[in-house]
Amino acid sequence: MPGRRSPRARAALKRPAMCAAPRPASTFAAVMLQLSVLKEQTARVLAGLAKRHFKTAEADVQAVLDLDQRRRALQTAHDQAQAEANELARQIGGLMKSGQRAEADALKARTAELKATIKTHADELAAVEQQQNELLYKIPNIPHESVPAGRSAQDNEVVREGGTKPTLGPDAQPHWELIKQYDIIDFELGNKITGAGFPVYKGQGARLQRALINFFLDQARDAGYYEVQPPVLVNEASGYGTGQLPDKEGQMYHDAQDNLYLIPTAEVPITNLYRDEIIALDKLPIKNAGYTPCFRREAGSWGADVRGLNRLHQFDKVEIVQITQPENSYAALEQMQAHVEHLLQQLELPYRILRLCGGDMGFTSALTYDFEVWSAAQGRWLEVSSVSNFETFQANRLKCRYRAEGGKTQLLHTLNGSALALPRIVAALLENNQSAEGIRLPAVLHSYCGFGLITN
RNA sequence: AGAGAGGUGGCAGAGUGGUCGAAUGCGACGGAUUCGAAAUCCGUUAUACCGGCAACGGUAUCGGGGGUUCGAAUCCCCCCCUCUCUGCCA
Repeated sequence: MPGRRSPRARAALKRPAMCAAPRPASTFAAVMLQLSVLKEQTARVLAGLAKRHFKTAEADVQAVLDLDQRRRALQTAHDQAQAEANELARQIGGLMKSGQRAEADALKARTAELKATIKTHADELAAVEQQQNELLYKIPNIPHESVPAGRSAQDNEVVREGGTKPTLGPDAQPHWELIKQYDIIDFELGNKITGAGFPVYKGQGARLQRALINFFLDQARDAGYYEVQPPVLVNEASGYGTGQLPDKEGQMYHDAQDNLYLIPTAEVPITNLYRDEIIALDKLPIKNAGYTPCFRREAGSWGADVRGLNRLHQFDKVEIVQITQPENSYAALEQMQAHVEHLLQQLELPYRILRLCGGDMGFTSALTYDFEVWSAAQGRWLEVSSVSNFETFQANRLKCRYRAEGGKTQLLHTLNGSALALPRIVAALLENNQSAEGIRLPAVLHSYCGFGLITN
């Protein structure tokens, strides 16, 4: 669920602190490829941005194109001056060797001039590139043609519904009551040792967590995903790589002392595994899965709807990531969608799959499927997974490439999805399966848990 | 955390101011040889940007940033990382 919907939150584009780990110069290179799309498919880009209701699209795109022209002119001038300076240096070297001091000094006058020109050009170039980058960082990914043209969550397209909603008795409880009744998840304790949004899982609750993680990881492995266990703290470069920085700086917990960020999703470390790599064709597609805790500050998003497990600062999630050649990425997306759907079916949860509309999609995504499960006692759908194809949007920043036929390097497509995020799954399992005897767990979990019924 | 050593192309490893994008070896790729293979021999083998239809040319990159110099992989400063020893520790 990276780059989730936050059309407003991204407004303020912050420069990173220049001290510790300045944004690598390589991002400039990455930006060029994005430019090629802007230049060659301007109409498609504008149409896509319109679908997203990106208001300043025309002006921004035009500004980028204008800056690009200036940039290229400057680059050419700069390179030429540099070439001349290099040539002079060679000549001076030759003269010095043969003892022709006076002649050498005469040439030095010209090099001084060139140096000034080069400096001017370099400064201007850096300024233009920065302006260009700031604009490009503001421009979201271009939606896939199948993305519906809506404005808000109401306009998302329901792709499919599955499972059957249970009929609960009159004394049915929401999960925040059930967890107290069975004493399996304790918010008060978490509150004491950390704060709100950091619950403590206890007894059967803790075992259920571990069971779900194992179940999800095993399912991923069976589907051909290679398991990795990445760090949960990442550096600044990784934050830029997957697009959490600079837009969502405030959403991540930040350790200022070491300038590291607690991951909001395993997408960040896992996808960054392939940053700055040229991946051999026979290694593709890359399919990785990993379990990590995830940390989100969720600043400003607390309200009546976020009771209990609906929104936490720390939660567990198994993430699946694929990196594919461009022509295969939408097939991979469908495959991932099917994988997540199969998980929900095995958990016997009523679910629906949404194709997010242009206005509701995350910044970095080209096409996103959201998965929601029915939380019977709350009477609402809860998002438990978000499966997205980012096309080259992340690969561009990551410099994640492969060598195409003919030897040219090309950007790969990156995809990821939750498979699955635990808390809301747990909420639905508790609410939907409550009974007088206790909470009946789906059969597939029994062996993982070591029990099939949560009781007092 | 303290002391020392070091970061060079896919890997190993030279290079301490002047055609060095970088010797050499390995690996990989193409070719020759072979019935085929091994061995051997010849050649190719980084990335990005700019210009060009292309061939090709130019520029930059030797951990990152800044400085000295006509000229820096080589000298100076700052930062990051790795290794060894000592300390601490799950």
